[in-house]
Amino acid sequence: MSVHRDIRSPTQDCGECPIRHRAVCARCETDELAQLEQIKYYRSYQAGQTVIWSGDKMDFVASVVTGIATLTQTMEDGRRQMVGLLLPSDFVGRPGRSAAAYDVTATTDLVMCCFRRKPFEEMMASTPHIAHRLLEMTLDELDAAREWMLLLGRKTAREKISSLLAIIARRDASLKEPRADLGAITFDLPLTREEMADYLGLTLETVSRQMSALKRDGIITLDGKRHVTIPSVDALMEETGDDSDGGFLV
Amino acid sequence: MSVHRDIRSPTQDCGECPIRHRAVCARCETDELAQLEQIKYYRSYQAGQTVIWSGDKMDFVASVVTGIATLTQTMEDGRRQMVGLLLPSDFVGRPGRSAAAYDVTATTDLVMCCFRRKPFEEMMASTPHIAHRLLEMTLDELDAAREWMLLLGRKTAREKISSLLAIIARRDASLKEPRADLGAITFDLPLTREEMADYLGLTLETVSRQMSALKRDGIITLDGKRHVTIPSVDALMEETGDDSDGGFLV
DNA sequence: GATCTGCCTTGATACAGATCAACCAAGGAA
DNA sequence: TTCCTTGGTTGATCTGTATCAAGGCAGATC
Repeated sequence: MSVHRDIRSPTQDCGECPIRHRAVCARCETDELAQLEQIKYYRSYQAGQTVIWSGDKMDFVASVVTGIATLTQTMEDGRRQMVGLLLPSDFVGRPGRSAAAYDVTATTDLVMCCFRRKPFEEMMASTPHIAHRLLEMTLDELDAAREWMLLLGRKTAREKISSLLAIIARRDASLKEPRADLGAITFDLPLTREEMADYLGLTLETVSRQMSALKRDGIITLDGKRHVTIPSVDALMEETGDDSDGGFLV
Repeated sequence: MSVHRDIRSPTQDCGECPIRHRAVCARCETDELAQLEQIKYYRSYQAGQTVIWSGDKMDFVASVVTGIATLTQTMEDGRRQMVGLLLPSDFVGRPGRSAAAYDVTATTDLVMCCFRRKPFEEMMASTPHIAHRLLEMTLDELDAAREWMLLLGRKTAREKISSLLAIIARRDASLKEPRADLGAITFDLPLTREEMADYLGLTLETVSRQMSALKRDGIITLDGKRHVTIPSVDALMEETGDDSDGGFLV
């Protein structure tokens, strides 16, 4: 139990768990919640499978254990906007609300754990550090959403693509050992061109064109369609339009 | 104290306080927090005055008592995107974080109350219903941010303007007595054309043109530049691109 | 091996909204 | 009164991205 105590400490690794992500080790947290006997069941989804349909009851709380899910809003005429990425340790659900406004879909193979609703609410009251952590996570997501609003409202297509690549690269890099040498970074895109387009408020053609342009300009290298190498992180960051001093590894 | 107990009940009026907004009466909440001796001081700002500069320390928690503040992100070359509206009872601040990524500016004359940081955190732990309410508010803001992401990414200029007018009208209507007859609604725009543009990811010229177009088409009536009348809420909702069955008064 | 299907690329063209620029109206100061 | 400022409107033109359309490639299926 002791390794789980410091659940809020940033990028902490318990030393036993292979998953390490963002502010907390997801498995540790899940384990702790399981020990508190709050987890009702685990459930697996295949890539592409729908977790929640828009309009479904949302009377539950669940958390991503492994894999990636996306959160999408759709307009009547079919225009779609992705509004969130759910990564390991992220929560979905809104007990007390009757309906969801968006679809949740598995992008990769996905494992989620579902909580017992009533005990969860009691736990919220009785276990302050969990309640506090939920608030912190929600505030983080709000900050991320606000950064996306800037991207969606004011950035050019090239800046949007660069920003997305930078974000994925950063997340990917944070999973590996932090290295002094950030010369080159390589990763696989977890999204199709269409999903990227939905994320960025573009069409898939524009995404494809801008990826080609970045390749032509030497900002990225493509091996196949999904495998991306960034020879110079600095050069990529130049393209994002963001303040340059932001620092790549947070 | 008893009137403040049910602090989470939706759109509850304490019967003594002239301000009624969203899920809770802001003054009541502020009063309760004051009784808990958590409020450090109140402070007034004039319209246009900056509350927090981007990059300032954010080591505090504050809440809007009266007036409206905006939350804005700015890029190096001056492109600006509004990412939030702070209304009475909304909170800002993120104790534990060193710097803010955005400007907070008073749009109208503004009164805020600042909390004692340390006791606030203790209160978070010791007063579950306040912690829970903070989480609910943050989740509401996240939902609102996600709706804006759809607007910014996928809506046309006309749909953006209509959506903004609908949102302001809805908020304004919720401040008055709920009425069966929603035939016509009248209100004053709290934003300049430029602020509207920053909110919607447009230029002020496009905002002006689309306002003129909506006027020409009889969707709205303008008296001066700011005073708006909506003869038919249904007709306006048709223009927003949103699902029509959403219901105007939530 | 042939065909199919999902995902991606590239080209030609259209158009919504940005940009540049002139002007207007109201309010305040001199 | 006149000048000046602030916020808003409208017109002409430009341009970035959408749209429409035609392939291409790799893995799956027969």
